Amino acid sequence: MPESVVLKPVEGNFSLGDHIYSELREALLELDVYNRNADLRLDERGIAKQMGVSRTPIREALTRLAQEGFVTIQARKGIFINRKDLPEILELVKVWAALESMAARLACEVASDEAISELRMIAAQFSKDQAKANIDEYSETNIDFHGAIMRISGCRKLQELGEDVFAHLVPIRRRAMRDVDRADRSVVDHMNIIEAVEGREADLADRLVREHTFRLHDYIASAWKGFMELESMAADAKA
Amino acid sequence: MPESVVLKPVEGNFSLGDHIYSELREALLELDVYNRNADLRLDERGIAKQMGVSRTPIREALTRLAQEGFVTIQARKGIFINRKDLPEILELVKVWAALESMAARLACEVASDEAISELRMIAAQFSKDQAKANIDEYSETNIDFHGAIMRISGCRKLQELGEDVFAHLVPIRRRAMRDVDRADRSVVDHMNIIEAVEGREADLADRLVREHTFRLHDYIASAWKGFMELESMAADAKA
DNA sequence: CTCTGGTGTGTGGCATACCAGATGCACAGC
DNA sequence: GCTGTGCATCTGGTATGCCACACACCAGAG
Repeated sequence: MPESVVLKPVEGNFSLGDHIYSELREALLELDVYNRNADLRLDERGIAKQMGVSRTPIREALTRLAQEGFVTIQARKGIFINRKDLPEILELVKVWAALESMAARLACEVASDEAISELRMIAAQFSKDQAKANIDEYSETNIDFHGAIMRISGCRKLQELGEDVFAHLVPIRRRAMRDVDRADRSVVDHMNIIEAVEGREADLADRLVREHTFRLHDYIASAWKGFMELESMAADAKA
Repeated sequence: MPESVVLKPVEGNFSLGDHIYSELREALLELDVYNRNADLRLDERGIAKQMGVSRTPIREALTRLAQEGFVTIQARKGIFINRKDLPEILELVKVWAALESMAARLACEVASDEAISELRMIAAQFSKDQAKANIDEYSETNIDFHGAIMRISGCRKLQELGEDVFAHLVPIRRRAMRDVDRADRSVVDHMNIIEAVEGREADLADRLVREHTFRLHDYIASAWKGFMELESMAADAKA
């Protein structure tokens, strides 16, 4: 074989099931589940026809989504998108706090100086005022920051589980981040966390991350009703 | 309808898929994956014939098991039981530590006095010496203890995730628990944890649980090679 | 003997047909 | 008008058959 011709190996997973899974998953996250007008029902046959495939791969994807808790499959009744209530969401935030605070702790022990400086670069993109002004952009940076902590912890399972939990919080987060007043507090928190990690102060980093996440927890708890009312109004406006 | 006749509603999930899922899952946990003689391959058609059903529900169950990380499905190649390596197992233990230490923290805040006294009852079943003598029974009690902490944290997600993580550690735990020298340390740890929870000292309980779990972590790390050699010898003896 | 291409068999992926429980509605009986 | 019975229909669950790819094996060319 001539060495000049180098072909990249074909990507492994081309199965329809996999593709439909990620497609549906993304669609579900995009969908505003908490909009009371949203259609919470999924139709296997409908999706199959719409995507031009048979029910089989659709069912495979839905089975996986059901196991992840995004939908509930009821035999001979229907498939319904799960709309999480406040207590459940608060639990997810607690789990997230558990995972990320452990990640911060581990990061203090194992992260390289380069990795930590990367953290600082991410957080340095926004000052308090800039974060307020560009709340949407800051939101992205915020995600990156938390993702970075998970990553530099060096613990893949922690990272994966964190992402899974986070996925369920995406629709909530979309709302919580609108509150500009929380942005500056967030910037300060992040800076403190970075310094703790830089100083390899595991206990401190653990605590700061936990408290930071619990601030989100308490905020959601207090603002929840507002979220719902907002949605109702939006729904009414549409109708 | 006469009120005297009260019939309990029929249990919801009778699908073959669900049944096969739990059946297979249990079988996988029972199976000693780290026995190098163990057959790591699963055959859809074989299982189907063996259980007297078609491939469809088998495939559904396997899909779920694959998502949980118990097996890997490779298109047109086969379905293989995942044999986790040391780093992966240590990561799982870290995740477990994260979840359970958070559970202990929450327990300090929300657990009723009755719930906590239940904790003490579980732990009181064995003294140091008794634990050593009846290592297998103590192992069960040990599981109960950790399960109880998760439960009285009042956070279902934490509990569910913890159980999932724990499931992957079952085969490992079977080995780690054989070490009687660890039993008395475990008994002491548990007592300290209980006292911290009773005293509602969240930070302390958090730390004690974390350190307790990390002792398991370090023990596995150091004893891993021994585990494997033990298995090899057992395998040789069989052959 | 070595290498190459063909071929048979095994395996998971997918499409399809059918099943039975769930549901909603119309209509008969009161 | 109200009730409840029966039927048409919808929905997820299961069985089956075929397909394409992976792989081991074999035969023939060199």
